[in-house]
Amino acid sequence: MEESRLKKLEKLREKGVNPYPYRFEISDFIGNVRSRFEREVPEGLKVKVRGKAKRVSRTEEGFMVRLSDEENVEILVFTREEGLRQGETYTFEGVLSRVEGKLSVVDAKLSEGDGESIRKIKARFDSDPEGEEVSLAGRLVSLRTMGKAIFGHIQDLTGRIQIYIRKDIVGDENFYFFNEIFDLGDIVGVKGKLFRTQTGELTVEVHSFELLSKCLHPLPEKWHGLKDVEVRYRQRYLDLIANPDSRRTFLLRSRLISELRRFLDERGFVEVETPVLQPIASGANAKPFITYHNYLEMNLYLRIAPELYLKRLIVGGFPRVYEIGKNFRNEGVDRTHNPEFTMVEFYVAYWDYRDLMEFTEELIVHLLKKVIGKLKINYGGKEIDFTPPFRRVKYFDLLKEKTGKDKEFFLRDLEGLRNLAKELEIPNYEKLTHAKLIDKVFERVAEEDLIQPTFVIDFPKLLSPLAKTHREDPDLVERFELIVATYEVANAYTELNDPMDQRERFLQQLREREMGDEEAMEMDEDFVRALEYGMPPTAGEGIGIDRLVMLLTDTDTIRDVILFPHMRPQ
RNA sequence: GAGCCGGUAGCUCAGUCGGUAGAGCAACGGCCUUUUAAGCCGUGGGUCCCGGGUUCGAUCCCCGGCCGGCUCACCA
Repeated sequence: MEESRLKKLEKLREKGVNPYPYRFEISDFIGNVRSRFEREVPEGLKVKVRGKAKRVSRTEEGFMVRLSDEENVEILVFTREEGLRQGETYTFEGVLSRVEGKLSVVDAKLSEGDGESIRKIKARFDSDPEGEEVSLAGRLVSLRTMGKAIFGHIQDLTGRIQIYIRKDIVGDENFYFFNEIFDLGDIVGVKGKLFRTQTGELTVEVHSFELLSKCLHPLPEKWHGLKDVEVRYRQRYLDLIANPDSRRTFLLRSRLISELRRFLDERGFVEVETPVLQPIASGANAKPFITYHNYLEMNLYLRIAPELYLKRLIVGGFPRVYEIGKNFRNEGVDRTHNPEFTMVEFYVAYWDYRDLMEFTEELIVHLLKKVIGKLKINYGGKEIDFTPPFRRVKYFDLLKEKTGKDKEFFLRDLEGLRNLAKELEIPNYEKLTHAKLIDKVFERVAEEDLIQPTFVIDFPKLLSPLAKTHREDPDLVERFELIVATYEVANAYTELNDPMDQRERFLQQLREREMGDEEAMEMDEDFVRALEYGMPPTAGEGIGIDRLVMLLTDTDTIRDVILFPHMRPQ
């Protein structure tokens, strides 16, 4: 903790001021207030402005110029033009846009001639608050004291707004108190009326203020934010305070999950909760976390998937169910894997996997429209187009295209397959089971260049112990995976509802396990019994939420979309 | 688990071919009533990740450890 801040805390207590008061009445969130006076700028609106560069500063990818015209109205200009000098007069052409709420010209290029009046441009999108009274609270994130006046910004999740404190308005004593006590990072409540400064920024002229919580540590640097990835993950609150991108990502994640719920709810799905602690970890191929129940004196497993429970509910007469929740897999951690991750699984009675493909397209289109408002996204420098229908390609067609070998080869010629794996330099190729070999070869040759949304359909039965045998080919199952940017985003199938077949598949999994596949599934007798009571024809799907959020936020690290990713203790 | 890279002020970073360290922001003191990466003058601030070794001397070189990142392995 910082000594000077602790001293301020002492001073407050001496004055009888509680640095941690109980409540403060806000009239609205900051972003809502701003949006009432700041209209959305249509995308791609070109403007031309001319004025004097009051300041030129370097940004991560170019320069930011504060441009002031003859009427002394300012606008921010973001440009890549080199060699700009303070005090010179320039004309810029660029796209009008809001940066941190402020009207700005982005992608600006030097130009000739007169521009439009900056005041008029601003008047089209920024309206006069007409002295509206507000009561706002937030974290103090900037502070500029100017003798008898103070400017600063307070910030909440929805945005930031400038505050203006004048000695002749709040009185000598209060003004002195503010100067003496407040630090960057404190939570502050202010009451006052809205106006616009000369440069046009919406600002609260403060009539009264209150300390709502003292911050005892200095905040990360205002310009560079918090970069240290370790601190960003360990102290996510600091990341959220300092980095607007991070706030945006997690807000988007929340909105995506809300919209997902809404989409499913509106279509008659019932949201349910099934056990996280399970006596048998099944429903996927993965190593589970093991825990111990003292009272029952038995091991329990953290679920690797909710699948078998959700299908029991289909048997129980719930025709459409879904669950959004964490799965846990006791495996490596890397850019695309976290030991706990979020999935939605949903099941629909009377549908097959073809119905689900269309449904998945609808669902994804819905989410994209609601969350980012468009169907084309940029991911890792590539444009990805989610306009349906998505490409559909059969598993073995894709393999044949890439390797020249057909289904018969992959399913019947184990030795040939092993040689192929060797040629592809697949690690441990000599130890892998037949099923694993197919899977690995597929991943190596096929998944790598699936960038645009693609349904890979009709998987080999060996790889899919819970999927229904394909109606046209007993070697296959009716299953698809949706691959986007090489990530497996969704996995779905027509559910296996024949109890005899299911039992046989579990037995096959046990044989795989004996052959050294630690991730092969366990037998779940009660699940088979449930099927014996009759499960209607059903289709089911799982979608990885984390990876979907990664795609929509153009991040390549799963830890950037999980609020508190797993870290070793310090 | 393996290889490579990193850990320096609260934050972002620089630096020392081995002689115990700097900048900007933040902090502290002063000036400034429309500033906005405010500005101007001045001041303080460090277990250079931890432990050991080599050395007259280690933040720097060597060894070990901790934490993190990337790649690979594992993991649909």
